[in-house]
Amino acid sequence: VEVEAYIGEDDLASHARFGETARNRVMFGPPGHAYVYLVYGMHACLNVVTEPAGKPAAILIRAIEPTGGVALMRSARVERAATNRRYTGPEQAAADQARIERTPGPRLASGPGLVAAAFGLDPSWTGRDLCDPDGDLRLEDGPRPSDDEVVATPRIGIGYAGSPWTEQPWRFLIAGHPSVSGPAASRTAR
DNA sequence: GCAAGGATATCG
DNA sequence: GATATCCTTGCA
Repeated sequence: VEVEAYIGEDDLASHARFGETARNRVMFGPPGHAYVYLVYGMHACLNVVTEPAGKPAAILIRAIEPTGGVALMRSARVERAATNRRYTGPEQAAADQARIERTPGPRLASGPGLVAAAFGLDPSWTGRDLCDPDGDLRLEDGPRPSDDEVVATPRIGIGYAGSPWTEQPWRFLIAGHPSVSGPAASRTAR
């Protein structure tokens, strides 16, 4: 329900801006493969490579609507919280678990780090073929939102890129959808 | 409003 | 080999 586009080496917001490196290599390969990287030391982000080999481009999956497996996502969130957080004590772990158990189903993967956490993904998933119908993680056809439901905004967290990249309206989301990222007030705007 | 956390890219 | 930075989250 929410994605961002990162288009080519010229896009100074993209990991491809430094050219091909060990981390971003998969972006330079064929489309339909996963690129999962770590940000801020603890959050994984899932991207899908989108352009033919040689042109590094990908979309970042910023939020998904859970349509099944909600209990699994919840337990994966608890597990990820436990590995990411440095606990001051067991009561901290219990608090995290309680918070996640209170989280409404539609909000379980309502942010890029949360998508990876809910699916149990980490950077080792990089390179997976998301078009393999037998794969553990795969893209499938689904209902397509009508164009008038979709809003475009600038991308999040890329201030370092500078103009014009910070202004490009390359974040796309379903306006007002309960599963998109951000606080409630910002989610209803359109 | 900001700390946590570790990999990464870029310097010395 | 050291360090500033990062496509974030959840707390104070």
